[in-house]
Amino acid sequence: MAERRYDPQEIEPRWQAVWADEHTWEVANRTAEQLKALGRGRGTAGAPGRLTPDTEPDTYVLEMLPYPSGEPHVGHLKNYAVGDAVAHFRRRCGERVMHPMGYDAFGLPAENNAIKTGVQPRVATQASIDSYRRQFHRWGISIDWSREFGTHEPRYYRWTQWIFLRLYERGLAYRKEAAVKWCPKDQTVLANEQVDAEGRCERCGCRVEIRQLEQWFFRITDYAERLLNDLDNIDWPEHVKTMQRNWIGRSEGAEVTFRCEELAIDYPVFTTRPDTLFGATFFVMAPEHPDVLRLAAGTDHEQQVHEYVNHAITETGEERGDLDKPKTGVPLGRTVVNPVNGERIPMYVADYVLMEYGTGAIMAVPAHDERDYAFARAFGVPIRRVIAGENPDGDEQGLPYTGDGPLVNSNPEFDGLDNRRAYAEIVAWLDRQGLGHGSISYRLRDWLVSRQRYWGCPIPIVYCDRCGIVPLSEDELPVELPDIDDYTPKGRSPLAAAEDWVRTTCPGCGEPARRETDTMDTFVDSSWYFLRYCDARNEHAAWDRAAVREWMPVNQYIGGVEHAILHLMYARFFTKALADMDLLDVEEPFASLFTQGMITRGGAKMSSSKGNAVAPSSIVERFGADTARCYVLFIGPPDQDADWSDEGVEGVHRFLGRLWRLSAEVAERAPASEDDRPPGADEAHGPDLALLRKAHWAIDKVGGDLRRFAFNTAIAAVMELLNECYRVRDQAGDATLRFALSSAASILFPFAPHVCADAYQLLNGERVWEVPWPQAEEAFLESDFYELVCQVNGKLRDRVQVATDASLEELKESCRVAPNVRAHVDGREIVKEIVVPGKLVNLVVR
RNA sequence: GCGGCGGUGGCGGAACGGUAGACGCGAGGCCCUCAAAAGGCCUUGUCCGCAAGGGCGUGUGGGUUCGACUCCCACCCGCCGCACCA
Repeated sequence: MAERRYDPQEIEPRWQAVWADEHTWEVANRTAEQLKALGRGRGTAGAPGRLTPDTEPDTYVLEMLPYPSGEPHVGHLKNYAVGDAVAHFRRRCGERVMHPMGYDAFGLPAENNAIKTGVQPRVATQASIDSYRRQFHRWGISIDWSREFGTHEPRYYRWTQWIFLRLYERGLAYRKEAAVKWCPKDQTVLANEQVDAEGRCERCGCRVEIRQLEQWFFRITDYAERLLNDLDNIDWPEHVKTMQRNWIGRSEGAEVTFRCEELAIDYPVFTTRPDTLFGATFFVMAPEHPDVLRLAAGTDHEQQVHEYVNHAITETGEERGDLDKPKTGVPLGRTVVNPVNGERIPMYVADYVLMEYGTGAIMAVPAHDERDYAFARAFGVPIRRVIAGENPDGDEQGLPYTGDGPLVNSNPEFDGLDNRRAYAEIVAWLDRQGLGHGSISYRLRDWLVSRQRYWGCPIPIVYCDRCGIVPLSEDELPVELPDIDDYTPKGRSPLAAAEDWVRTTCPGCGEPARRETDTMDTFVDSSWYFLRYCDARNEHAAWDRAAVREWMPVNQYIGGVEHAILHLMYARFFTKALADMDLLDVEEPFASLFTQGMITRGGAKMSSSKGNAVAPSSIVERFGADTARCYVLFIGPPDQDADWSDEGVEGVHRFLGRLWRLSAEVAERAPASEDDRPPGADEAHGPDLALLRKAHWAIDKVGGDLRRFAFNTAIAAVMELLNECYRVRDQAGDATLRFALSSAASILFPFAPHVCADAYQLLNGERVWEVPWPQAEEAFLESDFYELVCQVNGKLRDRVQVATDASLEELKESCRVAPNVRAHVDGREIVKEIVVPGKLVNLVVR
């Protein structure tokens, strides 16, 4: 027999050509008639069965679209290997799967690269996209290429602009001057989410400054409550939901008004502890509060306040956020009146109060808040206990006290009440007096979307001296991004230099006007791309509603956990806002989410600067795409981080080679024929029975593992099956071997499509992707005998063969007489016998 | 500080409260070969023992249970997110 060699470099391109030529993975949207005939907008997942295109449920499997930069890395390989396994499995379970691909093509790296090298962002981006597309083909990912687009193409971004205008109409896009975070190196404004805890730009790592600028915002805060509540209705990992909940940061409390009588100004404050209102002994404002300087004007502290504010504002978040730093602040020389008791309490400015949370001013209750306590001790402000703790005697004992207890020193009406009870009563009382009301505060800020950058989606707005801010009309879209020569940021968008482009006429009055020169945050582009895939070639609308209804929500979304907050929150916000405009029928974009872990090497994140990166292309060239894909899934649970090992890759390659070689050998020596079926469960015996059992066990196991994303154990199960094939290759019948190998190829196909398609074709002459997912036969999953585990006092002492249908008594007896059990019972009294049929018997002896 | 996740052989990792260590890597041995590569077969938690078998073993300490990697309580360590959020 001729020696056969597993040659992925021959096998893989051959099958890729078939899939490309036949457009195998493309799915069309259903026609109105088809949808009507089906009596639904979309299907629900059905039981696996024959593939019948007319009644298959529609399924949307999506991986996060890549940002095309250079070449795809191992993280992409893992992301798309996971998604493709899901897509293939669901197809063969009888679903009609849309599995599209696109590119998140606008963004700072391409622009920074342009500044450095002079290569136009458009050119560099296109080169990267071509490289990504080539690799995705080479990996054999089953993509519907008919729906491909890049977010930088006018045919896409005209609809991004269209959505901007819809948001503007609804008051969800607005312009305001705000203290914004500004990156001095990238020369651009950043969203809160793009600044890390140390106050550094997430892109270039340099210190962020504060600037006052007019900027565009999206009113995501209007959706805070729904973004929070609807997390309960989606199948997402708990840690991602937790991150979103933390980011939204909902706090329940009350807004209470303190009045500064000297200047006759009311200051509302937000507090989560209205029950401690009677313990408020001072009042603090954030250094950024617009009234601080005005309040201090004319007092003895004016100079001091000026200096303090100037210093505080230039401090970075890192310096200011340091918890160990002693509290600082300056008196304002003014007082406010505590509305519950009429007391005048002093005002301070201090940097531990943040302008961006609540109202930028707080009532301070040192007895029951650690920060207020620290400040009061540092500044000698009185501390008044208003909730009795465990040791109610000593006033100064156990302060600050943040626990529960009865109110004291408050007001006869409330003293003695449990503080939780008092909370509600005080809020009700404030409400009646018109001094406050129950209130909810969120940490979430509105989304700042303006960027003083070139390589982004232009904002479809013009400024007219007469009409002010004028939105363009739909038929003026797209506002195309002009070509320019100089991308260097100069504190304004590089677009401002394209004078011919900037100068336009006002759509309202026809007078000369100027275009908005900022572009949109690239997160805007990726907040709706999943909708566009549903109807990617529509030239008349962003999408046809029926098409979106057919596919949305995405059944399975897959991507990196690094997008847990930003992208995944923005996409949810867009979906809700568009649903509110009656443009969509879903309120959540991603019904189910899977977040894959990172692949590291030597324990560290792969990066070219560390020199530990593995290029997927080098693995594909050496071992083939099937090996590369299988390996990243075999390495460990896909939601956890995993460390790359070159030896591990070779192991997987050996496994695929073994599968292919034995398949080729069996196919050659025993060509498939109609009447050559493997024996049934009642006729099989010996090695045939063992192998058939193993095959059906693997079929059952891999299906279950795929459903729960346990790809590593699924691949291990096929390895076990293949090991059994080799073990009995000379004893088992050809039909049995062919069945076992076909089954292996069939269930491994979602992970290693090329080699499995090839092996399956050799063995059966059929295309495995056109064959339904196999079903395990119950009769082979059961057996007449099994190995009973015999324990004495919970310790394994022996194993004996028993009949599957043995009675409990028979099982106990089998255990009692097992030689090594007898040795351990050894005359002692058996006080209890635990029987777990199918598993074990445990004898408890004394 | 708050929240989440994790801690199992030399390594990556398996294990509905029921045989701990599947599968793979690495290591050792054998076969094939003139030889090597490739491939095939076997062994491999640890200690004692020629063996049969036994002791010990899932971060630590308790608990529940006939039986705990798994459940409960209290800790230790590591990673991730948020963090002076009133």
